[in-house]
Amino acid sequence: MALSERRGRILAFIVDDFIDSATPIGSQSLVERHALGLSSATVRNEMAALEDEGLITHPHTSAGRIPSHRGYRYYVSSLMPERSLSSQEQFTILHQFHQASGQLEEWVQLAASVLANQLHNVALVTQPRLLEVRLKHLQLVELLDNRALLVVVTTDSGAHQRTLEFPVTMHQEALSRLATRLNVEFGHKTVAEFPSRQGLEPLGEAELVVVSAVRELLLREEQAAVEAPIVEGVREMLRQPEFEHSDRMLDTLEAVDERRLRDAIPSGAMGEGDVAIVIGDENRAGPYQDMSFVLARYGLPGGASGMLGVLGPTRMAYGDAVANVRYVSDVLTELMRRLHEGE
Amino acid sequence: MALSERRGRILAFIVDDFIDSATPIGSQSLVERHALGLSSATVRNEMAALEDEGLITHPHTSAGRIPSHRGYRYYVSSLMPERSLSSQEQFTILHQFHQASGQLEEWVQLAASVLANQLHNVALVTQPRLLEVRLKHLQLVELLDNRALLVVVTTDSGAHQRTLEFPVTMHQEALSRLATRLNVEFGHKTVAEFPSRQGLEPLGEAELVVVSAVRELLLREEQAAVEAPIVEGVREMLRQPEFEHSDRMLDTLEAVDERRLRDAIPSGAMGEGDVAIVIGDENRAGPYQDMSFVLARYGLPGGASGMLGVLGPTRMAYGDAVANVRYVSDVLTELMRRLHEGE
DNA sequence: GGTTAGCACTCTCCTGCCTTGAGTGCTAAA
DNA sequence: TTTAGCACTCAAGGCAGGAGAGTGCTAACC
Repeated sequence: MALSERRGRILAFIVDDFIDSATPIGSQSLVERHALGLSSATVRNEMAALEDEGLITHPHTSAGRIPSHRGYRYYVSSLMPERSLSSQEQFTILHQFHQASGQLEEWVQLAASVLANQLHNVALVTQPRLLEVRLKHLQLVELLDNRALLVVVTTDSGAHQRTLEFPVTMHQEALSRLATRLNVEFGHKTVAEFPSRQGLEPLGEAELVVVSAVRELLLREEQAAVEAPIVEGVREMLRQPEFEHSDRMLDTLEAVDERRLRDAIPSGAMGEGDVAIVIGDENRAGPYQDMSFVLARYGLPGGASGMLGVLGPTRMAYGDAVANVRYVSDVLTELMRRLHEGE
Repeated sequence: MALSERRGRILAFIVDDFIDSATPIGSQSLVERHALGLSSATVRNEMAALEDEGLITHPHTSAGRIPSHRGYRYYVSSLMPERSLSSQEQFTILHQFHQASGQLEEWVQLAASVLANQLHNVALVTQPRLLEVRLKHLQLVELLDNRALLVVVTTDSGAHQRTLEFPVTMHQEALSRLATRLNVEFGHKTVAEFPSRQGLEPLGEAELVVVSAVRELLLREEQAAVEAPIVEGVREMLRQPEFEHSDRMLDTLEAVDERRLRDAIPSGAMGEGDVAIVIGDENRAGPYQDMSFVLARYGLPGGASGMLGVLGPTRMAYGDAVANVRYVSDVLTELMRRLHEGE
């Protein structure tokens, strides 16, 4: 289904106007605001046709038109002007990253704040992850009696800790020796390469305690590939008129809970390289039926990578969203590349 | 100012009824609901007196009475029946802790969930902290070129990490030797005991990089004594009628932001051992003028300790709140004691 | 003198009614 | 094919009236 040029232009105006006014758009106001060279009656005819195609609807008989989900989809796919950030905008964003320290976690957090501020919607960013996590180093520190702190450093440069309990008391010296031994044996292995249960049998009890804890930590780390995202800007979004009613607000608040989002982010939709847009009922999960995601991957091909984007009502400035998400994703990727290649 | 027994009883009924109905209480409905042995007219007289004392107010001439902040304060200090949890309630809570793993962080998170669920208000819990943090162990792991990962283990059993950059490339062997040396020299010291700038001069450049990073991490850890609390149950609270209007809801959402709460929690009010209650305008900070805190410390005397409690509208079931906060705090303290003494 | 019945009064909330204004769909003429 | 004109629809806002809950005051009661 392709629209005539004129009909498309009218749809685009409706979408644009609705995005910034949040009120249904009438034929009259449309011709007043844009020099269309047409009368309102003609526009009305075109609107009726657009409605037949299922691209716009009425809230009620005597109201203006609002885009349907399919209307947004058509707009986004065929009508929306390509927009990239002005150099002024780019500079403002870059500046913030240069102000920050060189820690990766901070950049990621910052990316979320930047997106939320720019787009007045909820920003979502996951920490970068490797698909395959290797043990880099483990260490044991004596605590009290028969307990010790296990610190595991993984190839995605994260340190993870856990308290262990041994059957007998182990002093620091014994712990260090044990750690050294295990580092030699298991260093640089992925979980998949860990020996199976039988392979572990020759080990002593203390070793077993440590190895199974390490295994668990690595496993959790790998599975956390789709980690609960950082969520920023909820209040920004809720200020928008679609959330004016307090029950809608409460439902939405539930929908933007980190733990719920982790499973709901439509990562399947994300093709390589470009920005994915998921609109309204294209979302499978219920609470997001009236919201849209604009998402991109960032990070190094083959290396650590994560996801970032925005979530907002279907009435979202898609053009701005795409431009900002793309730019911030590029910035993050570039920063990681430099970090990886050592400047 | 002390009230006559009868007047006090009437105030208590008003507070109780208002807490569970959230609507102004009239003289009529009061005598109907409680066998007072008085007519509504008499109650009206007493109400007028209570209003003169500033303990209750009118929203408007022809409405029932609601407690003022001072009224709540009087109720809490002089009228509220002492209540502790039934063994059924205690069991339900204990059970959840026994289900959880033995990790301290998890207990703390669990305490927040339990409080939020029990009280339908926002639960606040800070991680336990030592006032004095000592370096337990440090470790250096090679990353790329001249960068390494520093892992610092502190006496509050936390591992902290940070990426370092050295002026020259250091391989794992050199890093390990450096770590061993610094462990000997700085192990078991607090930040305060670190040598001053002059004392560090004899050290090489690489040492300096590490030591100053360690110093910073320890310092941050100590200052984080009043850490941003875990916040749970925001949605539970917002369901209550006082937040029905969306702008009140938005303001409140801002008020329960972790970063804002960190500075706003009235830790001064917390005496040793018991539960502190801060009501309405007793809060200094603006956004909490219509809310109350019920807070307690938990943890070991002289050892690590934290804070936990609830935040809700001034119309809060104070009796339940106090009982639950006290109980959960005792449970956490006991768990930590066992952890510390090794079961 | 405290307690109570009675009564006038107040104020919110709900309901129904009307008006206004923005917008539509259809028809017939340009 | 476009446009002017017109009848029609519907949400939203304003207004009046009644119901209901509650108050404060006064005068009688025990």
